[in-house]
Parts: sequence; structure tokens; C-alpha cells
Amino acid sequence: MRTEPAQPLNTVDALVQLSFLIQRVLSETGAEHDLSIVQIRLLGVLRDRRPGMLELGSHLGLDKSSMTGLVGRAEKRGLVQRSPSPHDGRAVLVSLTPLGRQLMQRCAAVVGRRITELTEPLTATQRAQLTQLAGALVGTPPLDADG
Amino acid sequence: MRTEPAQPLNTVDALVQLSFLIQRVLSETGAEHDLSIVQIRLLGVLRDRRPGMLELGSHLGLDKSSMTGLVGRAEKRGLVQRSPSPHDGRAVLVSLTPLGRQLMQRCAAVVGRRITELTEPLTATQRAQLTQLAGALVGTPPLDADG
DNA sequence: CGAAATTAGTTTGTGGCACGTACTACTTCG
DNA sequence: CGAAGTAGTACGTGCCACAAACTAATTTCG
Repeated sequence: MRTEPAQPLNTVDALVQLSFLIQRVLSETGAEHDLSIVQIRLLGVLRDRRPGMLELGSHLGLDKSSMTGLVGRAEKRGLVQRSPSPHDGRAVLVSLTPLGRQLMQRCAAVVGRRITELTEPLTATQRAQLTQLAGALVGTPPLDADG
Repeated sequence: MRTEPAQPLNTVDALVQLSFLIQRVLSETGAEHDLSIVQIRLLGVLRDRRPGMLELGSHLGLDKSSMTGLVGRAEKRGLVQRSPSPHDGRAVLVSLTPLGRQLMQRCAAVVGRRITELTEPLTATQRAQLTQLAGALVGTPPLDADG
């Protein structure tokens, strides 16, 4: 195990490595609260939305048939709730419960802290640059993506 | 669906969003070759290594018991092979087959192209900055990480 | 209005992925 | 040699994702 690899990475490798690093933070933080990454994303999407199953699936990039189980498990844990849509008898609106919102906020705080720690070796200027550059990349999404 | 969200993101959100964007590129590219993200990582780790199951698991952050199935499925598809270790009768060495190496290279090429496309709106200076900053973050890993 | 087409969601079946536990076989230590 | 440790596998559980088939409500349109 090389403890000092430190060879300069190209852009692609650096971004791929960085994405795995961030995903690991998410995964580990989630695991501490018994949440998978998709469950974290689920709670995140529901932070300021109240979508139906289909719309929820499109936000997460998942098929509607995947949503049933995902929402079902989260509902069984009391994190989200299904409500009948007032305008469409077929549809269901998914929203956070207070418990789910609390858990989401707790995870977001931990993730925020840990990622901030990762960027601590950077200067304020570098951090601002990184934020701006990353924001530029995600602001040019070939698909829908949304925030 | 807001088509023009464009509100400035903070550092944490930008990095998380970016990581999902990169992961989606990996996931979609992999799917086109019937590879999951962990299988892509598996092939990537084996590019210049010939580890045992345990070491392989530590590179991927997985338990050894997860490796049996992962390697088994890849082996069944002819992408990797198990060989008995000459020095340890308990151990097996996992390595890429020519087919596996070819598939890995093909995926790497597509991923490289797509991520490069993502960074196309950036200037050369910005791209260099981004590479350097991302490299700095992954070069400060609290765990083992490696390349 | 009422039948046909569409749409939202669930169910079912298949398979990958990850873990913990228990097990086998080999190695190493005393 | 026997005991302890190590490498890997087997098994059971559960989450995640999909496709296809299904139900029920809505919309479309003759």
C-alpha cells in the first residue's frame, strides 16, 4: 500500500476519485443512521417537495416500480408518509414526516461538517474557486438533474 | 421543474452534486457494457494489481464475504480469473483476463470522453485549477483510499 | 354520455450487491 | 505436533433496481 502516491492526476481521474471520496462520506454518514445513499437522496429530494411516486422516481433516476419498495421501507420506519392526492385519485403524494425531516437534517449536518473538513487544507480562495468550478459543472447538466 | 435554478451553491452542495453527476456518468457508461459501478471499480483496481480477495476487498472498501460473489460473477463472465497463490495455499490471486482488460479500457475511454465533455465549458486555466483542487482533496484521504 | 386509451401506482419475479455468521483448509506459532 | 490465526467460501438476510403484468382512476373522443 503506497502511503505517498501523490502522482499528479489528470482531470478525469481527479474528478472520479473525488466523486468516490464524497460518496464514501455520504455512505458512511448514512450508515451511521441506518440510511443508504438512495435513502439519503430520497429524504433530500423531499426536503422542499411533495411529489408523487413517478415524479420522485424521475428525481432519483429510478423506475416507478423501484419507488414502491423504497418509499415503503422509508414509510415503515416512519420517515416519510404517503397521502392521497386531492386532485387525482390514482396518485399518492410523498412527504417527510417530522422524524424524517429531523433525520435528514442531522445527516446533512454531519455530511456538511465532514466535507468541510475535507476542504480545510484549502485556502479560502481555493475553496471559493472549487465551489464555483463544481457549480459550473453541475449547472450544465445534459439531463434534468435539478437541485 | 425549474429549468433555470442557477442559484449559487455552497461548497458542500456543489461537491455532493458533482459527485452524483460523475457517478451517473460511471453508472450509465457501465450499464451500456453491463457493468455496475462496483464492477467498474473492480476492473479498475485490477488494472495494475494482482491482489488476493482480502486485499481486493480493502481496496474497494468491502467485506471479504462480499468479494466471493463479486469476483465470482465477474469470473463467470470471463472478465477476471482466480489463480492459486504460489506462496500461500489458502490464497487466490485475482487478475484481469484479456477480455476484462479490454472491457475496462473501453469503459475508461468512454468515461474519459464524457467527463471531458462535461468540463468543456471551462477554460484551460479553470480545468487545470479544478484538477489541482480535486487532486488536493483526494490526496488528503483520512482512510486508505489509494489510487 | 360511455367505451377506449392513458396514467399512477403496486405486485411479482429475477438478479446484483453487501453484510454477518459459520465453516473449511492452509499456515504459523509455540 | 497441537493451537491459534488467516484466506477464502457458503449461507441466510435484506436492500436496491428493473421489466412485465396488473389494478384503478382519469382523460380523450366518437
